[in-house]
Amino acid sequence: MATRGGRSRAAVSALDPVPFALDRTSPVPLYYQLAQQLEAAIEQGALAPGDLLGNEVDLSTRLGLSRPTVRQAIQSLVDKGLLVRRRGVGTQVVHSQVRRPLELSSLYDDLEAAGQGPATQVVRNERVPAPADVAAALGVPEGAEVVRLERLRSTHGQPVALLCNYLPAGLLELDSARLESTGLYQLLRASGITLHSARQTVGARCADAAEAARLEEREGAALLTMRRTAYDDTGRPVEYGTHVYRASRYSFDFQLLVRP
Amino acid sequence: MATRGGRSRAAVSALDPVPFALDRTSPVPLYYQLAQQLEAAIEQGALAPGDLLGNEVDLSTRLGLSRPTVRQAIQSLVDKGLLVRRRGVGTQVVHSQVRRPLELSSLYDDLEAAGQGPATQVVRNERVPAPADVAAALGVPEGAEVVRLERLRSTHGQPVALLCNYLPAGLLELDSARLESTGLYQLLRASGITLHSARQTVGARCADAAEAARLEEREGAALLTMRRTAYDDTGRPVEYGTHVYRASRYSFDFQLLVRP
DNA sequence: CAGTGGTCTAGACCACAGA
DNA sequence: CTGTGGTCTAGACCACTGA
Repeated sequence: MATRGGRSRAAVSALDPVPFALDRTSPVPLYYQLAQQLEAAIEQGALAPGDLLGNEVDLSTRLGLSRPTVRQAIQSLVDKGLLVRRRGVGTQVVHSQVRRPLELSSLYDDLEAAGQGPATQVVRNERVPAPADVAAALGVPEGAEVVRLERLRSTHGQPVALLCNYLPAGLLELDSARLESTGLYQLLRASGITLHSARQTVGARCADAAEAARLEEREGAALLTMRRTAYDDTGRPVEYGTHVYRASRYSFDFQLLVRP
Repeated sequence: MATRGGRSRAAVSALDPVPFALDRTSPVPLYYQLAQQLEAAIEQGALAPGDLLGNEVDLSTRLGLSRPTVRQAIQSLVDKGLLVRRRGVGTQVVHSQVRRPLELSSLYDDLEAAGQGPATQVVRNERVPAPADVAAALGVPEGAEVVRLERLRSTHGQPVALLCNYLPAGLLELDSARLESTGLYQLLRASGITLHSARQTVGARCADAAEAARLEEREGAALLTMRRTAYDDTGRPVEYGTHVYRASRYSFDFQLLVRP
């Protein structure tokens, strides 16, 4: 079967029948529009695992874009772990169905996404002088005023976690009522604070009598512990927290990507 | 004070006195050479937190590179969380001293990096039919032959973790002697398998009698549990493992980056 | 060998921040 | 207003892969 006109005889791509609609009048960058549509095609199965994407040069002429723009779109999906590039071979959809990107996990978001209908009880919301560990984590002098937050998180009427957080004073107004209806991280985002990175330590220990009582566990039950310092996009610490979770009802679930 | 010649009156950059040596004959990409030298400058304190990098156009002319190349170098450090870009402002070094990038943590590597001199005892290294959960994780039929590995990891003569791993049969030859002198992930890398991503679940529970005996803990002691499926760069599962750690002697420590 | 992604160039225009 | 990063173009040459 002859190919029509002067079209190059490139290998067929599973992408060929996929229509792309790029809107040059949109404020959304072209590479981003393309990345979204590629991701949708993968998500919906138009591109199956192992399928070749077709070479970048053809793709760019077909779309009326320059090659760097197409590369930028593809690269963003490679970074997400959806595609793999192989020199001399092509770009393929990865074989596994891994999806969820690594995120700064917020327990509230996690539970909400899991449809667990989280409820929060604010136990403490007060200003206190910073203890040594808190001061070190937040980068403030020891004894400086910080906000101390203590919350009990539940799902289905059962306690799940005991959350203790410290924030620099004056960072934002923390209304207890709003804290009970939404997560701390959502409040931070709503205040224009964009979280950027966090350092976490996850461990385990047995519940003491007080924790057991709060969490409705027996004394000595296994607890997951998490200590985290979160930073905004300038690298300034905005939150330090020590959390304990009932191991019988919660675990951390996340995906790692290895950068070459 | 007048500026000499036609030089633009750009804001002074902390980068000005930093010498850069780019080798165009090297096989190392220029953007990568630049990124490494920028990172070194940050690491060594030549660029302090909050310092401006100087604008990209000046930088590229000073270095004799095109702007996209310089951007690529800077972008890689932004991705690492070392720099922040602000439109209309400039590129700054982040304020916090966070360093360690998120990696696919290998316990052996972790312990070695911490100077703990890990020792490994291979308890089992055999081929078995895949149980249901293993088959599902590795994407093989239930009952298909897989390699089952059981190891006891110790530091300072004290047991730390009990590691149970499954790998597809035929993926590579696992020599027990080599497994005792190095980590599983190092052996995978040495076999040309490049790990790409992993899905992890971290939880906790109390030690049963058998685990307590192996790990030299009392029965009921808190244990950290980790279940992980690791994928290579084509997205194919290459390893599934369930590990338990003595919580009294080990915790997970990692850094998250939020992608906008 | 031909085809692929990897890198690089030298410009361009735009949107946004801050004085 | 000026200076910044954000996006985009239309080419170029190279290194690697696999037939």
